[in-house]
Amino acid sequence: MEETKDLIQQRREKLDEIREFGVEPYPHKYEPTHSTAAIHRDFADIQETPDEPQTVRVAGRVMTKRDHGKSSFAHIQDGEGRIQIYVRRDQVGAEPYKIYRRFDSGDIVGAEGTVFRTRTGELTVLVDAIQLLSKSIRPLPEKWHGLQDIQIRYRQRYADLIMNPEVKDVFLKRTQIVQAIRDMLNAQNFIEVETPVLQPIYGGANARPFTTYHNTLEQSLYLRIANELYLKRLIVGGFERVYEFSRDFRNEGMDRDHNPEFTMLELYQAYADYHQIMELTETLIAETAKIIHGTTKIRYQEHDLDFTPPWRRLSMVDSVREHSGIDPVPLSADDLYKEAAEAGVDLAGDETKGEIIAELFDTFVESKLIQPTFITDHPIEVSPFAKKKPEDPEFVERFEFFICGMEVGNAFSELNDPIDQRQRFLEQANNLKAGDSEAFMVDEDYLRALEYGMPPTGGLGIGIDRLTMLLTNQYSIRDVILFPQMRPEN
RNA sequence: GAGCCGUUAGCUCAGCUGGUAGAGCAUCUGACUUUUAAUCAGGUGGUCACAGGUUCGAUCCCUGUACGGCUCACCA
Repeated sequence: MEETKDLIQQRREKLDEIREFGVEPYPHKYEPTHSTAAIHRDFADIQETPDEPQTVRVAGRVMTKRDHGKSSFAHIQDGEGRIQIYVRRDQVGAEPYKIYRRFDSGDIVGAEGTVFRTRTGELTVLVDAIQLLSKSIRPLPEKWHGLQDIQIRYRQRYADLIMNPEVKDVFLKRTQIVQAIRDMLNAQNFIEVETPVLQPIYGGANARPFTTYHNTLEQSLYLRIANELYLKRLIVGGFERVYEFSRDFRNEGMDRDHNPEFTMLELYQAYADYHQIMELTETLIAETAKIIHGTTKIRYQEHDLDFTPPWRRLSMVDSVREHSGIDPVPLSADDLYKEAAEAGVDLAGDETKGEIIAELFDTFVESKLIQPTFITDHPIEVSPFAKKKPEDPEFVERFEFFICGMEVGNAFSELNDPIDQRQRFLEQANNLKAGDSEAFMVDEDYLRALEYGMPPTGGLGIGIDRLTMLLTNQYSIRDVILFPQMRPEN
């Protein structure tokens, strides 16, 4: 950057001076014997200066440096924490000390020495030899306030991670969350699979896709908006329990809980219905909360959440009745339209009864669902891959679950009747033709798979980013995605 | 896409009805061999996001643009 030229220039000059001492500022390797955490662990009990000092080698980034003439203290930071080092001229030698004086905060160094405790009780490495492992020529943000500017934190996540340990912790927890879920599913004989990101026909959700083009095939391809239809093909093929952590892409707006690319766990279990999937869902998430927090009761922003199963189950119609005062069941589509419009729901006028119910839910219910809640039995019109309820074909065996007003997951008893599925596809295709940019096309190959026969199957999708937000108390999805989507800087 | 707010030194931030800028940290010089926001003394560092306008004069008022944040819309 132009503005930092002076400081960068100064550091480049130091780089040249270090080279003039015959030292390579970017060597190829170093072999630490201890991480900073290992030193704190292994030497926790030592007093002042031990009788039989043990030599350690530790490597990391210089974060602070306090020069005192002929000696100097510094803290170095590695992947696990920090350790103080104490560099004395009479210990390392006059010339190495001169070189060390050219080190800056931000430099990566390797230090060899013995561990002792300072007068003030801090565990410290008394350095016998210190080596530059990588010269930093761009200054770090200020040591006390760290890096605050949210724009720089997202654009330069590397700087954010160096300066803000709590950010690193969020992303470590994200990995732990994914690993916890993976372990639990594997333990239940689920098989992790990989399915296409580039799809000739997108489907499995209602969303606008990103479109790309394959030159050799001379064909448009879409980045997946979901992997649902591929995983169900695998159920047809005889994999009876499959899952995938799927990076999905939706060409839509961005806000605190939407990023154009996001991670969804989808899983499918043959012979299960949505009731079993509900139990699996609440167990998976409660157990994950326990692994991360040791409890199923956690705080998110201003809410105390309780993930302890069983979660509340409420049909969509009941939830609408409860929160809007409108009971859709006895009403005709026309009457429901009038009531909904009167209540302030924004409607175009051509909605079906089921679509109006879904609108009522969005308007009156969704934001009020704070504690984990299963909303079940959606209208068929908004659920093209779910099985009808045997006792009421206007509704389907489906649930979504909501936490803090956010939809976190979606599941159904999967539609496996190929004739019915074809009909639902045709309705979507008509919607697409009628201008609904989020409807999708008929997937003939998927229908062919269903025609071979798919066992009764329960399926589930969980928004991993949103789940991570909840379990790490982050307000924005950008705070749980390492590199959130941003406009170009210039 | 709309509304509101923000953008000042490398970083964190001040800046009064409009008189062309400050602090702390970082950095540089000097002193200092148990400091830890090291300390002490002295320096360097700015197209006040960008482009126009009003004004004798603009970081400040107005308009536009860029980027960001929040809210809403969109997104089952």
